[in-house]
Amino acid sequence: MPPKPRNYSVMPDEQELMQQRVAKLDALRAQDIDPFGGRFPDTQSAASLKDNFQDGRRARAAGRIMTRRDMGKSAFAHIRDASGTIQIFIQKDALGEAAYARFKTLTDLGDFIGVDGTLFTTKTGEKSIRVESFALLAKAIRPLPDKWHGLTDHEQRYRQRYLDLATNDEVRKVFLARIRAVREIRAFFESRGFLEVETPMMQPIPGGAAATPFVTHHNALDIDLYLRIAPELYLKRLLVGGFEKVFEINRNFRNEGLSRKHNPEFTMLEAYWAYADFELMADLMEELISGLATTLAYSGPIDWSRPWPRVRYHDAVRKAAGADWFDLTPEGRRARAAELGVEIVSDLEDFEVTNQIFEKLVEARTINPVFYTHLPRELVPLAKQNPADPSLVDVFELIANGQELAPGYSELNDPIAQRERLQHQAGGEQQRLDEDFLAALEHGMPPAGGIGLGIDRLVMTLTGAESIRDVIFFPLLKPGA
RNA sequence: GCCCCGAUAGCUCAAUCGGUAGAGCAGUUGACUCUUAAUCAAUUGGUUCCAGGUUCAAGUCCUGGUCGGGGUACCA
Repeated sequence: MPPKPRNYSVMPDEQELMQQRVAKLDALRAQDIDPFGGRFPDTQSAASLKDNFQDGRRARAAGRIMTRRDMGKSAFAHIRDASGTIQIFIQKDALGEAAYARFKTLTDLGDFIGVDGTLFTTKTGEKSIRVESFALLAKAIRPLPDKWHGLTDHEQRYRQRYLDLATNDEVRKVFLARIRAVREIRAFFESRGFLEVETPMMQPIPGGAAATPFVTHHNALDIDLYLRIAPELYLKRLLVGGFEKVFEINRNFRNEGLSRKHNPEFTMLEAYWAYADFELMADLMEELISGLATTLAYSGPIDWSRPWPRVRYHDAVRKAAGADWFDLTPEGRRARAAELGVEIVSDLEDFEVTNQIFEKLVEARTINPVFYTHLPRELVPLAKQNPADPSLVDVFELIANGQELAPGYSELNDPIAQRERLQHQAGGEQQRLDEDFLAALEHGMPPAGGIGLGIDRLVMTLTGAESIRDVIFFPLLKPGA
């Protein structure tokens, strides 16, 4: 449900709960206390106070009041900071009449406070802070969601992620896992001599993938620009320029439908390694991702242990659709696909029929990681053809959890072949060729291996998230009414 | 885009065959100096997503819409 109108000053009786809290602001100010606080430095985190607990030690902490249990002349509460929660114990005798009354009547669940006191252990054994003084750091004039159930409504969780994060611990853990994964990926590539680079997000010609781009306009130059659908063609220009190992972790934008697996902006890792090839890149991916599974303490149905099988695309398709699949006529393949329950729309080309088999019967059923290699060249116009069989390209698709995690190529560096392949792909679609990219290749690009890794889907797979919206802080939603 | 499903108090959820919209938490008031989903007593809080329609009567049935979820399509 969309949030209620925010203009509570115009509708004073609309939000009784807010009015009550706003009244407390006035009461605090009447006591010369700023309800929105100021600096409160040199605090210790809740986790470190508990980890380095010592009875009677000084403690200074700040956080949001999450629960409270008020009694006559004392109260317990839990405050939460980024590290976790710690219990505080408030007593009238320790604080004095005025401060105790202030805590009891003018603070609410959701308020940020800072406390000073000493550590002690309660009768039930909980490490806590006996508060001697407290400061109000920020009053919350809206209530937090249910303290026990948190926020469950999907729409509100995505629209007001701050509430989701503030009340749902597992959600915070998923995002911390994401942050850690990205940090580990950076460290992985940097430790191997790769340089992190940034290339244009706004491109005059969107290339490197076949997806509908978002269009924007630059006023001073009076030209349309496209939000990038991939960084590939710019990263390859850097290989031409003499960089040998580069990577970029950044956003791509594709103007497509939304789904459990698609957000219009998503985070992509691409890496290029001069003088390597797709098989070396596959080794690299195995090492990177199995390492991440360990680092993030993956516990789920996927077995990430190495080595990961490398299976030729044609072999996988034969296994799924019959050993004679490639001996059939195109019509025979369509008939076989129908028998296998794979729906084929009429305007598909023959290689696309085969690829439907691959996607529905191979990819969707691959749970543990597998590299499917040597795809038909029509599927991958930016990869090098296989020397022994030019109808194939030297590439892999890394599949796990029933979906594509990462493609890897031996990059096509023959400028004449590249031009032909792009022209053929452009076909009737009047897709513009990126002539500057082709000119760059014509100046010479070293042979290279490249990979792309969708960070969002990787994090989904490693954390068990069922929707891409659960690993993106602010996924795209239609603006509310 | 298409198909199916959903929306009730700040939050989490009920509401029988179409018959007075209710509970827990939060809030408010009171009691309580070791509680931890604190407890006890009392209590406030509703445009049942929106607009129509059927009916003596609609949260409930019908039509249209909004937003969301799932599926599907687009996504080399």
